[in-house]
Amino acid sequence: MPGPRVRFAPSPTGFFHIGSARTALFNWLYARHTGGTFVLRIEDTDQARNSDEFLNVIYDSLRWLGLDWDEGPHAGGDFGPYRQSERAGIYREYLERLKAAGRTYEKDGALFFRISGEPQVIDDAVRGRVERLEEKDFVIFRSDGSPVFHFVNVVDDIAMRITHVIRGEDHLSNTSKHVELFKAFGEPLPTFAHLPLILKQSGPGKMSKRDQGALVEEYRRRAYLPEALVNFLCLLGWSPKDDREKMPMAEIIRLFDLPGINQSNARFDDKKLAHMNMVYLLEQAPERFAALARGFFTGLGPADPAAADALAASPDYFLAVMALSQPKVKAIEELPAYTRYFFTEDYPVDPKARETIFAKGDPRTRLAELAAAFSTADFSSDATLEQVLRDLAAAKALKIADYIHPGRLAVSGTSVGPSFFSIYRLIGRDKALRRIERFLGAPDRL
RNA sequence: GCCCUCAUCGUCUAACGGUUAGGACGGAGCCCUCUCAAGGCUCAAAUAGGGGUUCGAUUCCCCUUGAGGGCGCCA
Repeated sequence: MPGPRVRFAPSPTGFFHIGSARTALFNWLYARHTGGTFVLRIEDTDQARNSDEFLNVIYDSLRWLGLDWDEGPHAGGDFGPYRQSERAGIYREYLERLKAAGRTYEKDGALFFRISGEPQVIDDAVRGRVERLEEKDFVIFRSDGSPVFHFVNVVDDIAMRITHVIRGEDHLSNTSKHVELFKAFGEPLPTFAHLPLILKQSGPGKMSKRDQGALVEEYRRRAYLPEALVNFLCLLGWSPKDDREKMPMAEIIRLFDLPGINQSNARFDDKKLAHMNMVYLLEQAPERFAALARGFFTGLGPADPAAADALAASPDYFLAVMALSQPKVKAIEELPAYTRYFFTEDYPVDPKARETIFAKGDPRTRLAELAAAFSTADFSSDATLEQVLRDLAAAKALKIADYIHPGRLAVSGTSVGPSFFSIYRLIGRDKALRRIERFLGAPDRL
């Protein structure tokens, strides 16, 4: 495949970090924009800190985000193997080239690279000309014989014909080491593009894996939409240069380019992410919304009667409840609490809501009237229920709101929720009347 | 400490050297309305400071300050 070759080179030493995801994303975007090749390479030279579990987290997270790789583990390619732990022979070959050039020496059992002493200059695609003098020789093979990051990173970029190195700014200062190595090998420099860092939400420093919201896994667990997370991540360090924020991926791919990347670090903002996610959630087909929600109910475990009943409910009923809630909630994770009363009689009554209702006058007479009117009403549609209530309110010279507010409290225990009529329709006549009766019998206890 | 990078509302960002410095999140208020969301309207909110260059600087240059990163036999 012609065109640029970029790579994402994670180290499986922890969970998948949001900053890593953004680096992977920008590499992927550049490959897709240019018709180039996106290579996944696993940098697992530090045996002590690696595990297959972490490896699978990387694969799963990339797939979940939709960042498919053209070459790498599972995908194959002409420049494998793609795990550095399997490339020892290649590193030995390249080491010989350095030895032959007289650029190495041994000290304390480790192999050192002899620097040139000259300042190294790169023409960074986002930062422009950057010059830095590497001042000390550095280790390229440990005393146990294993190669070090700087060495394998450069060797693999050469061997895999990487044309553009797109990575975080935390590598900018290391680049002088890398340029030294490229030159020592007699190889041309790739184009470097150093991305601004993602800073932690509050407090000093860049986002680290211990920070709240730093792991991609967390958003998957919380049933965020991957396309929302990806869209949000695109906007951390890049923009279309106009007012658009929510954009289809195809459009982002079309517009994305290296010169459009910002130079300054970006602070992570979970509120804005949550908003982006909500905007995406709102436009999902009810079936997909319900499917996401269903997984979240499962996650609650069987100990919760509401969750158990939700799972036991007919698919149609569950879908209907979720469809009603979709325009109302900001996140999937709110759903179990938000819809609890649809699935169990064991739901809490908000004391503040009850207080507000009673402060406006004892609602018991109205509730009794509502129950009487609804005892013969047609529960098959919102409209028929609404007509019955309007007739009742007109007959009593009251507003429908005078019935709706206590009526909602009686069957749901809360003052917030979907349309009153939809709630009654879905709960059904029998349960609704029973709940009103129960409320009338013990309004203080409930 | 040395080196590298960066600097527009609280946050993410837009603005050929000439704009009432725009949008979004968040905040406040109003409207809509059966509540809550969503939506609509409105408000508060920024060019870090100081020097230059220029008729004119958010924009170009320098200094200061601030922020971030790197200086591992981690990646």
